[in-house]
Amino acid sequence: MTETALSTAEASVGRARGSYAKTESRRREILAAAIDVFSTSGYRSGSMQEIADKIGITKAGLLHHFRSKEALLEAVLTLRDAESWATAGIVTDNGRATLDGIIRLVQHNASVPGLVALHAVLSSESTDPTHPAHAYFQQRYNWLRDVGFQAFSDLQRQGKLREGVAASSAARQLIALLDGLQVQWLLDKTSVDMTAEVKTYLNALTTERF
Amino acid sequence: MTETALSTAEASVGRARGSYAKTESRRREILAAAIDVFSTSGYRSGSMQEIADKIGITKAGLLHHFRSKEALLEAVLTLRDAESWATAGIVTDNGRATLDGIIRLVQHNASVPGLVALHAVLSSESTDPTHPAHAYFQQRYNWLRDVGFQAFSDLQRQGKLREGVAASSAARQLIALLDGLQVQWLLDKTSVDMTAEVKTYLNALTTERF
DNA sequence: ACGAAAACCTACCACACCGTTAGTTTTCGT
DNA sequence: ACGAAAACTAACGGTGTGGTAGGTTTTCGT
Repeated sequence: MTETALSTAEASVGRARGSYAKTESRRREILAAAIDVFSTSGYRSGSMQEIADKIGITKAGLLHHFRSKEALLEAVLTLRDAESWATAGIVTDNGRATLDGIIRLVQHNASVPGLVALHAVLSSESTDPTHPAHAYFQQRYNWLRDVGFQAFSDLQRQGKLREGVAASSAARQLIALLDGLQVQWLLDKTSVDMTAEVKTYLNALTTERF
Repeated sequence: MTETALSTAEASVGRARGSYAKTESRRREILAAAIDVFSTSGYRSGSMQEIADKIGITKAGLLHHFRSKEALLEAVLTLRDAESWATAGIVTDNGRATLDGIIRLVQHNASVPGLVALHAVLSSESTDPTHPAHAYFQQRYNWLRDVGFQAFSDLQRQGKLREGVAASSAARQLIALLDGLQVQWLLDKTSVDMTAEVKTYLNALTTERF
């Protein structure tokens, strides 16, 4: 039996057990190519072949690093999440800081249309319950609404929310606004200044100045 | 493979010259199935075979009614447009009426998740410049922004827009809000009341009561 | 009731898809 | 410098794709 009978939790997300020096950089290369392809063609229409071609390896070579297309998608989503939270710097106990972080994220997004397209395409594609990322995006939006709610609640506690504005509603609307602006922006970069629009919105329903 | 722009529809959307009694109903049947498939799988991943199966005919039989997948997409988009404007009842010379029409449309949309999904999936999919519906959606959003702008401008002329609110900005934001709410709603129908959210937004930046 | 056109169907084409198998080359700890 | 594992490649299997070719059935004006 070639089994090592080692059922440790090491199986987490396709990470190989032992690897060489260039392994990490290759994986990053693959992820970058995958983001490129998934963001223009979506997950379902994007092909492993195209991703492999983009970095000059074989489809089989690609599948050596990621066991399946689905595993690759998972890695892409995880990576993007980590990067987003890093540039946003979410702080749950300070509403103003959280909203500033979101503005910073929007501003940053304007320089990486590929990542924006990735989110726009995947989030709507995952609307289908059979999509591999369906549960992921459900969770994500739940979490996002909660973060927004806490941020606006914090402002409300300080009397900085205008009258008649509910924190939960503001959270849902802000997230919707972000997503919707992205589509218009992706279709025509000159049609919308995402950052300006978000600031205008926040200025309209708080007494703060963003 | 090579995805070109939608043809400029010379022969009024693939309509056959002579036809029998059941032809029209068959075409409607096909369009309904196509909407069903495109809205859950998108245009690129949705297949002619699945559409044909759904109404119990052959792929070749389907292609007899619509010369290509692209022609079918064009017909679907045209149909959906017509229906939307019908239920919204856009009137360009009355801002309040236009916004009421939009609210009516949002309310109606909540009863046809398939059509909502169709728009959400296709609009973000068409973000890719090589997508057959790319130009269509670019035009559509331009037109939409203009309709919104005129509506808010009309209100502004009557002093019904709150101070500091620009008509053009309000238009962009309202459209973004509509699109964004749809994604959240499609992922979890209980997470968002689209109509209520739109009304809240409109109440916040006008002195009208929606 | 005839016949032309519409409405289908079966069979096929050339290609693309994801993933596997079995082998070869490269890395690198020992 | 040996050898085991990682990092690949070439080839292929099985399925699905949009679209075509050519035949058969159904419709329906005349």
